[in-house]
Amino acid sequence: MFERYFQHFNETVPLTAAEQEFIKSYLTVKKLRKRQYLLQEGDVCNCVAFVEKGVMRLYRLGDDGAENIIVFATDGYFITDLYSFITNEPSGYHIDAVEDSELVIITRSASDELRKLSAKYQEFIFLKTSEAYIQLERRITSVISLSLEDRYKELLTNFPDIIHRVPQHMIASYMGLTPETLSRVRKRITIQN
Amino acid sequence: MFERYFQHFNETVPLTAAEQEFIKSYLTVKKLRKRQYLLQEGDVCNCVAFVEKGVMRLYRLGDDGAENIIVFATDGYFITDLYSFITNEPSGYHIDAVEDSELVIITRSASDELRKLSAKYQEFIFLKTSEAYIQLERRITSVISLSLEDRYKELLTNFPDIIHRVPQHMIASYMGLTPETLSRVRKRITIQN
DNA sequence: GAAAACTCTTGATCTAAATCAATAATTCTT
DNA sequence: AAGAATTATTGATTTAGATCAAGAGTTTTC
Repeated sequence: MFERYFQHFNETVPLTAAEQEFIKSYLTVKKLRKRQYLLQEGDVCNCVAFVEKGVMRLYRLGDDGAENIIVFATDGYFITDLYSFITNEPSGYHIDAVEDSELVIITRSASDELRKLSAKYQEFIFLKTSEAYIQLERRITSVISLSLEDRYKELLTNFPDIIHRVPQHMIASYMGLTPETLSRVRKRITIQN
Repeated sequence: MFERYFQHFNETVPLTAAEQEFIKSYLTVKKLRKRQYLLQEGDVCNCVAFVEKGVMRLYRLGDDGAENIIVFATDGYFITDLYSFITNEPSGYHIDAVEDSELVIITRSASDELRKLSAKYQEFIFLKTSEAYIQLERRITSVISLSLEDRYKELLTNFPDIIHRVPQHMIASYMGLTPETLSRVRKRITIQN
């Protein structure tokens, strides 16, 4: 149930068996069917989810009703609305399952308590938050400085599994494009090679 | 010298006078003239800088030699290449001063040591990293879902001082636009109101 | 297993932003 | 103070991406 989570944890900050059991006591498991919500706009985000298996997305609804996808999370990644989680303010985003998914959940209260009790947990989430920041910074860099072709190629190399597990129109949304344009970008790339 | 830094720190995590003196012993001050580098591409980023006064920017050079500005930092903000800082890998970015600036510097070694010795420092940088993440996520959201007009208006409300202290062509770079297009966006906005 | 819903591609047209080019205003330099 | 560099605006043209529209292939669903 927690295999990937602790594999991930141990790769970042090594744990003893006892420490692992202690941390495990603060975690719960949640299974979501495709299209089920983890968070809906207006609710306060009270947890951070680690994707053991599956694909999740965080998105907002535009004025015209279009889904603007901000973040994907596949196996081994975290997902939450950090703003709402930290401030306790209602979220402006939705989080739902793109495919049937298995999540390891830690609530805010559990996380706050655990941070005080475990220096290793504290270190773990600090490093994970830093990594998440770096990833977003990379994405900003590619959005403002690369061509569509190069942005798509970058996605392919950085997150090959996302590309293959998520419908193309969601990738288009994630890149801020229409599905038609993404289809043409892909065509241009395959013709070139 | 450290006024703003500790003002900021105390607003986030309150410190006693003794704690403040202790943390201060890990910090140094650096003054940069306009256009001076804090970090150059290829160097390892060995510090995090807090802007006491001034404006800094982080950018990369595109293949065509264009400057792609990823982040600005004015008074009260931090700037670093977090990837290089954490991994010790050479940076792909430049950081320089947009105007004469006064920085509070903490080196990697000082930061690592201080994190172990001060739970409050640990908490401070955790919260600051989280805030930085949230800011980038907001920016991604606006890039993929808003019109240029709305993106510029958002910048105006979120960072009014940046707009007024930084040349417009740098704002254009930061938004991933040409200076001409930004000039026209601004014109459209002023005509509307 | 047929109908409905979703997914992707392709074409034609329109529109917004980039590019090219010129000019004026401002600020550095020496 | 004069010349050079930087900065911002505006116009004309080109180009990349959005929009509108249709169709074919897949997957869901009942």
